[in-house]
Parts: sequence; C-alpha cells; structure tokens
Amino acid sequence: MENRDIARILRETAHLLEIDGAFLARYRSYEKAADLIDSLAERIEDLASDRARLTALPGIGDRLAEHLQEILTTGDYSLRKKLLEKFPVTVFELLKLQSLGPKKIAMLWATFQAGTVDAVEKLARDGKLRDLAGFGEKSEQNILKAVEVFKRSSGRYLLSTGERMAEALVAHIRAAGQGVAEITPAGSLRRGKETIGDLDLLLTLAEEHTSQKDIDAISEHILKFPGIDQVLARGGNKVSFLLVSGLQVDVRLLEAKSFGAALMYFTGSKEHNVALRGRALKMGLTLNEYALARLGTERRVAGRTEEEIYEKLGLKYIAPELRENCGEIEAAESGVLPTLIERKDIRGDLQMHTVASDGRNTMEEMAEAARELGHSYIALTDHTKSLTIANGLDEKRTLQQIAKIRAARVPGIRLLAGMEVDILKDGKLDLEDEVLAQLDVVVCSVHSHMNLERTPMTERMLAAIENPYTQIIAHPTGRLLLRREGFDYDMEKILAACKKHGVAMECNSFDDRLDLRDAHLKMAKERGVKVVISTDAHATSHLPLIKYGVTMARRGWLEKGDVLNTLPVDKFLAALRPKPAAVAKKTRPAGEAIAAEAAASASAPRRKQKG
DNA sequence: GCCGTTTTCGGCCCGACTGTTTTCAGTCG
Repeated sequence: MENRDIARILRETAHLLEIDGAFLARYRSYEKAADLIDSLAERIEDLASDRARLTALPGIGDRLAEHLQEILTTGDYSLRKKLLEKFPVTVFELLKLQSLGPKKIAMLWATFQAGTVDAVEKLARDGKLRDLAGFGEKSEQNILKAVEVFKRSSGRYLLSTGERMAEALVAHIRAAGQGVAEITPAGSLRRGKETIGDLDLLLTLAEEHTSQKDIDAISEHILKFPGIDQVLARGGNKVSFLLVSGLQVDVRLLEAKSFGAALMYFTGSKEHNVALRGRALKMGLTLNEYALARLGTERRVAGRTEEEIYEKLGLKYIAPELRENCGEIEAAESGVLPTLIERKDIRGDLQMHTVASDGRNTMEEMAEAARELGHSYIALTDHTKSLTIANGLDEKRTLQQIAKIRAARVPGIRLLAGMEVDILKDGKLDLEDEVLAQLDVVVCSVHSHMNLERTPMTERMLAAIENPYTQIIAHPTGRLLLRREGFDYDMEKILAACKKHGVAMECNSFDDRLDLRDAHLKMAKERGVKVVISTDAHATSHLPLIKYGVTMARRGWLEKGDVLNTLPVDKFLAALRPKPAAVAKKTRPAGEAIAAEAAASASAPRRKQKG
C-alpha cells in the first residue's frame, strides 16, 4: 500500500469527522497525519512493523499508529467504516462544491438525507434550501454554480494521477513475463495534457507468444490488477475496465508490425490524426491504426514505428506534446519545429518553501534533495507576512532568513535568497523596498482577493509587474486544476508589461497547478517573455514534480533558450530583471542591525560552490 | 488525536469574506 493511499484514507476520515461535528483539533490531527504521510520519502508500509518508529513521526501518536497498522493489514479501518455507516461515501463529492462545507453538508444530510451532488442540485433548483438556517436564495444560486463547475471537471484526472496509475499498470503487465514485448501508455497522458479522461495502454506480444491461449493468459493476468472495480470488455484486441477511482483503462493488444501506427492513432490528438490522414490522402496514401498504406492496393508503406510513418509523410518527427494540430504539421513540413526543452536542461528550482513559513523541510534538507535531483542552484522563497495562515515572514524575519540562507553551507549547490512576495489587493508588494532590494530573487504572486473583476485584477497585476523589484510572477493565473478557474485578467496586457519590464513568468510545476498553462506559455514565448520552471515545493518530496513543468513547457513549444533556469547560476542571475541599484545601497534604520548582521554573514568565508 | 509540559491537561497556523443575520456562523485559503 502506497503512502498516498493511506493519506487518502486518513483525509477522508478527517472529512467525515468534520461533517460528524467532531471538534477542530481532532479532525485536524487526521489531516496533519495525512499531509505528513503524503510528503514522506520513506514508505509507511516499511515502518509499520516498528511501532516506535511510527510514533516517532511528528503528529503520529499511539492512536494513529494503531490506525495505520490496521489500515496496512486490512486496507481500511474501523473508525472510517463506522463513520461511513452514518454518511454515504458520496459526501466527499459534496465537499468539492464551492460554498458547501462540512456544517452545511451535515445539515443537508440531517434534513433531507441529501448526500449526492444530484440530490443537492435538485433541492437548490426547487428552492427548498432557502428556508434552512444559514441558507438563502443566494446560497442556492452559488450551489447551482458550483454544481456546474463540478460537472464540467468531474470524470477527469490530474496528469500525475494518470501517470502513477499507468506506471503501476505497466509494471503489473510486465510482470506477466516474457510474453510481453512492448507496453506503452498512449492518449492524452502521452501528450502530457494537464488532465486526462481515461488511460490507453498499448501492448504487443512477443512473436512466439501470439496464440489465442497466450492472449487469454495475458488478459487474465491484466485483470488481476488490484483496484479494478468493474470489467467493461474483454476481447481478443482489447481489455477495458474501470478502476475504483472511476478511471477507465483500455489495454489494446496489437501486432508488432502495427505498433507505430496504433501508437500514433491512440496518442492523438484526434485533430492531429485527421490532419495527418488528409495529408496522406493527398499523397495517394491511407493512414489508420494498422498502417500507412498505398491507396487502393493496401500495400503497407509503414507502420512499425511512428518515426517511419512521419518520414513517409514527408514530415520531421513530431513530439507527442505538440500533436494538437496547432501548427506543428506545417512546422514539421518546413523543418522549423522547435527543439523542445528537456528535463535535463533544468539547472535550478526557483520557488520552494521551508519550515520558516509553511514548508515541511529545512533549507538544508531542501538543498540536499534538490542537489540529488541534479540542480546546481535553488531559491528559497518562503511566504510573506500577509499570508498569516502560512506563517508568512515580515521584514524583520525576512532579513534574518536572508542572513541564514547566506550563512548556510550545502556542498554542491548554491542557495539563493528569495521570497514569494504577496501581491496585495492594490498591486503593492508585501515587503518594504529596502528588504526587497537585498533578495537575490523576488518572486511575486497573488493569494488573496482572487475574485476581483477583470479590470481591477488587470490593474493589480500591472502594478505588481511595474514595481521595479518584481522579477518573476509565480503561478500567474492562480488556477487549481479540477477545482478553481484562474483569475480573470487581460493576459495580452500582462505579457506586454512583462516583456517591457523584463519580468519572467513562472511555469509552476505543481501537479494541480501547472500554471501558466500550455497555451499561455506559447503566448509568452511568441511575445518574447522569458519563463522560469519551478516546483513551489513545500517538502523535499515535491521537488521531482519539476518534470510536469517541463512537460507543460514542451506543450507550450518552449526551447531551452526560452527558460531562464536552464542557465548556469551566474548567467541566470544576470538574466533576471536588474533591481534598482540606488535603493539597494540604502539601509533601513529600523532593520539596520539585522541588515548589518546579514551583510556580515554574506561576506563570511564560504565553501567553494559548484554552479 | 497529538504534544509538551504546567506530568494530567490545555492548546492546537488565523484573518477575511460571504451571506446570513442584525452580531455571527460557515467557508476559504
């Protein structure tokens, strides 16, 4: 059992307890345990036999250790089961509705036995909710709006969810033995789309293992995958099933000679395929999931690999991330496809949090983990004071943090002093200029007043970009995938301002943000705005998420040269927007002592660092 | 439910906004 599965069970318990009216601290302890387990590098399953090691974890006491051991042996545990006798599992869906929280959900259940989105929607439509204490006509309208958002986004899954599931399935199918020749995910997962609707896996059998008996055996093996909820189809070409999560999986059995054609067909996009088939027809060819062939004679021209099909169509190979029929075929024809950025091009990570604000690890732990990933520099960017919930830093603490970063010594990696500075409602930044001037990297982002109208939101962002200290705008649209739309503002104006002032846009790699999105990244590139790919990690275990940022950047047609953190650290710092020198020299009277201390630490002898 | 003491129990990241009330509960981040 994986940590995230355990975390999910604990988080669900916390929700149920909350709905059940448990006091805050009790359900918070389950949430905290879930957060901890989610961010843990080591597997709970490996610790479980040792009770002392479990209870040594912060936030895990005797009771939770007991729960964990029960979960690991039975897959569930009594507390959650008991709560699920009181409430239907569907209440978790209701929690996803904006404006509905545990208290109101409890009331809906107690009053109407309404525990599903559909039931609540009907009550709102019929005007039955307005008479409940704490509800009114406006609440009904808000609920209906939330239901609409919910229905639009349900049935889709984060790219990371799809990838994890695909990896598990591939490993399971490979374990079937030597009969399996190739097994590859296709579909929107292979194209790196931010969310996926279902999972397509393509499978070929080794030549000596293609009898009906072999096919039956592999199908049987596939259906032993744990977590299958319902088998939808099982034939000679395809095995389809639903996972417990609701995700549909199609495994397609193919002949090796058709693997390339099928991979292309099932990778899509549909629009890309349609355009390719049209192109084939004009060349006297026909393209389907089995082969590229001569029109009429059906003589095969290509099919074993994607590369040979593109070649026979007179095209350079098109990376899956670009296959959206958004100009990639024309570019492949004229040989001007971008050389897409790759994970190995990334040399640093420019947004992460530490225990100073709401991160779970120290700066040294983050640095060591980043170095293990191959980074040669990182910026430590904790939150600023207006984000009180995250224990944001004020000017004084920021100066102390800068001094601490400059004094830190982690061999093989350079630590840059940064902050994720809040952009306030009026576009002002959440730290004094004198303090901003001392940072190596000023990352700015919005965490409040997210529902401003388009005009004031645009003005706010423009004000932030015009601030001479702003260097990077982080998670620029604030969207949360499957949960919250991005801010409403004029992206054209914002990008124009970024270009004018030399401000870089972040491509946030966190799997439920992926912000900027692919289309906006392409816009940024076309307008000459530089991009920084960062994780926004709140724990060392989040640092590998950088790969999703790279995937998004590839979907945005970005090349190495478009992304600042592909540069070595000195060139990276030189490429950032220069901060005003005049103010940087000033010392703020109030913070003088600390500033002096910070300066002293900065000039102290340091171990030679790679960079 | 966990933690750290005050070693037997009290405190637990908290402020803003919304829609409901007419002073506040619930939701959100």
